[in-house]
Order: sequence, then structure tokens, then C-alpha cells
Amino acid sequence: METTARTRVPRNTLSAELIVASALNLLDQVGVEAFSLRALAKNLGVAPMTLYTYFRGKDELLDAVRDHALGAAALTTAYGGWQHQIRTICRRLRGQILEHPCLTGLLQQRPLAGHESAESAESLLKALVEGGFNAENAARAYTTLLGFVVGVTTLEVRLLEENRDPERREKVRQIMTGLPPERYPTLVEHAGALRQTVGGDTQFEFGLDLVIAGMEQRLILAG
Amino acid sequence: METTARTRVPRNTLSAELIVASALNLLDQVGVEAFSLRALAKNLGVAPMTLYTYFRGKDELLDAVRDHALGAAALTTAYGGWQHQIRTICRRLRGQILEHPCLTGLLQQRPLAGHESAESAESLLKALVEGGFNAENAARAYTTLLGFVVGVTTLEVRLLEENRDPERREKVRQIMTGLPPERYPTLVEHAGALRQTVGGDTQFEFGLDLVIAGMEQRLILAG
DNA sequence: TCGCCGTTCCGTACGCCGTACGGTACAGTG
DNA sequence: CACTGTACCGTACGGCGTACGGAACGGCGA
Repeated sequence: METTARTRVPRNTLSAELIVASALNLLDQVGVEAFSLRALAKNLGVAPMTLYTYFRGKDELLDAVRDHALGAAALTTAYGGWQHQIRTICRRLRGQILEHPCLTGLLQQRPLAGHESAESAESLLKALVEGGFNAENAARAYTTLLGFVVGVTTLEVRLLEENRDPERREKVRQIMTGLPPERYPTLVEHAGALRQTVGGDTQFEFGLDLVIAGMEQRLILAG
Repeated sequence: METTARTRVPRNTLSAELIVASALNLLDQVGVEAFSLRALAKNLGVAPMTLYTYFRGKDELLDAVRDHALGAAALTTAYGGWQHQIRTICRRLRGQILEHPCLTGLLQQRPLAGHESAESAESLLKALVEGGFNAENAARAYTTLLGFVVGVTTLEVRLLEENRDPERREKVRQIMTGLPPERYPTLVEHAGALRQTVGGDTQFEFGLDLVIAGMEQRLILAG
């Protein structure tokens, strides 16, 4: 991994898939911000410009990584009532983001658009339509679900990162304890609960329950 | 704006507030990715290194911008029942993100932590506690709301950007029309509805209704 | 076997970036 | 008028994405 490639690398030891997989690894380790083609090339034991044989540039590579990382989220089909199907798909989506934290950054700048994400979208929409939503409301519910899952899971990932880094953790603690209680009484009182509850399966399921319960009620009121 | 500062700028024409305001402008125009201290300095008619008199570095400046942009979201207090208060606060938060699209990127890497965001957090938590949620559930509901608002509004901002850029717009259209209908029947059928409904007040209110309805039911079942 | 060619790999270079370091010039104080 | 602290900045370093042209290699027809 560290022996700088002094000699020319043999042909066809590389492939787009291999590059994408290695990029995903690096992205998860260092984050989207610090990721660079040069570092990726070094990891692969290859000159930076070689990557351009397989991708038009950094953007195209990142798109490919996003699709690749998201692809595994849509492996199996969901069964049961529409509520259960939705739960399953959303859980898988969250699981994939947690497994590949760089997805938070990738999805933020490049929302789902490739074939890989189509699988999840299809399943979600299908469950909603089968559940009884008309076209417009199914689309709106889909967007709501997607925004919720990505938004909440992003918060979760950030919190995990914070807790890993003692310095950043201390900084947040100082901000929290430095808040004037007379100005933010509720926030100060619940600061502990906030830090403890954010993240984790329970938090996610709580939100998912809320959204799905709201959907059920909406279905009763008007398809 | 374009005359390169050949002469030394007079003293004290600069201030942290002025820098932050100008940075927010530039960030909204070019996006978090393309933003650079050098470009900001040029806009201000100042040498790049001068910015370091007011901020320790780029990160600290971005934090300040995030707090500044978020600050205006918490100007007035919310009235009415807890549902109405929550609606008001979430709408203001979304409005602020729409007004300053760079917030999507800033919030993604630097979740709310400063005094400015404390105002919103305090109001939201207060409404939830007054509504009857216990400490744990109030915290969970707060995280759900925050994730939902940021997540959905981020999708909205991305769609607006896409629609502004004809090239990117065409690319998305091609992907959508290129999807095999036999594999993604529901998605293909509802593609139009998806593109039309994402974004806009109606979409946001739809999701907000869902979440709040879910909260009301949750309150009935167990505080 | 040899020569050719398309593909894959890469060395170099350019113009950006953030910022460490040290210097310069000015406001305010004595 | 000298002194000092601070606001401003010139220079430079290492790293980035990538345009461009060239080198090396596998495979194929002769």
C-alpha cells in the first residue's frame, strides 16, 4: 500500500469497479472534503492521471461511487403491508448511509439520480401507490420520506463523528454548558436528553413511526 | 468590484460582520464547493491574508457564516398551540435555507451548534414540552423535525438548482426517460408527478402535516 | 517473426487553493 | 516626536484537479 510505484504498473490490473471500490473506502475514511484523486491514485499504486482513463474527472467518479454505495441498499424486495414495506426500505437506506458515511456528503450535492437509486424509489413509490395514495400524494409522501431518512441519518452520522473526536466533542460540550439558562431554559434542561437520544435505532424508528402514522391518517382523510 | 486593490486599503474599513456578510453572498452565488478565501478577499478589495486578522481560518469563517445565516431564522417568538408554534419555526427555518442555499452544505458538515441555532432549538423544544412530550420524546421529536426540515429543504434546493441549469436538467431528463419501464413501472409512471411536486410550499406543508399528525397521535398513545 | 496500432499508463506543467511567516505602515498613546 | 500594538499584506510552500503529449504494452495481420 505504501511502496510508491517506481515502475510502470502492468496493464489491465485496474478497472472502473476497482477504482470505485477503493474510492469508497478512502471517502469513508477521510471524508468527502479531504478526498483527492492523488491520494486515491497513491492507494491504488498508480499515477493520478491514470484514473482519467476510466472517468472523465472527479465528478464522474464521485457519481459512480454514490451509485455504487447506494446500490446495495436495494438488493431484496420488501414484503408485507405498505407500512412494513416502507419501513424495510427506509431502514435499508439508513443502514447503507451508516455503513458509508460519505454518502451524507455525496447525496447532499448529488441527490439520487442514477439507476441504483431507482430501485429504492420504485419500491417506495410502489408501496405508497398500493397503500392507496394517488399520484400526487404518493410523490409528496416519497419526497417526505426521502428527506426525512437522509436528513435524520445525516444528523446521526455527524453525531457519531463528533463522539469519535474528543476535541470536537469537548467543543460542543462547552457550547452547550455555556448557554445562558435564563435565555434558553428548555434547551439547557434538555441538553442531556438531546445528546443521548440523537442517533441510534430507537431515534430513527421514532421518527419513522411519526411519519408513517401521519401517512395513515392522511389516507383516511383523503386518498 | 473588479479594480484590483493596488494600494493598501485604509485601516478599519473591514470588520468580521462585513466579511461574514460578503462571504454569505459569495457562498450563495457560487456554492460551498467553489467558495474560496481568495475570491472573497478580491470581492472585498483586500489581500487574502487580511482575512486571517478576523478569523483563524476558513473553517472558523464558515462557522460564523452558518451562525449568521441561521440567526435571522429565530427573530420572533412563535404563538399559538404547540402545533402552530412548530409549524411557524419549521417554516422559518426552511425559509432561511431557501434564502441562503449554501446553508444546505454548511449544515451538512457543521450541524447546528452555535448560539444562533439555539434560539430555534429552544423554541421547538419548548413547544414540544408544552405540548405534553416527556424529555426523551421531546428530544426525539425535535431531532425528527430538524432532520425532516433540513432533508426535505435540501432536496428542494437541489431541484431548484437543477431547473436553473439547462444542461443538468437535460441530463436528469435523459436518465428518467432511459429507465426501463418493465423494471421500474411505478417510478416511470410517476416520474412526472415526482418532478412536479418536489419543492414548493405545498410539498413542505404536506410533509409537515404528516409529521405533526404523527406527533399528535403519539401524544394520545403515550406522553 | 516483425511491424503496426489502439489502448493503457504516466511525466510534466499550469493555475488554482489554504495558509505559515515575516514585514510594513498606520492610529493612538506618552 | 518616538514608541508600540495592530491591521494590512507580499511571498512562498505544499497540495489540488486536470490538459496535453508521450511512452509502453497487448494483440493482430503479414
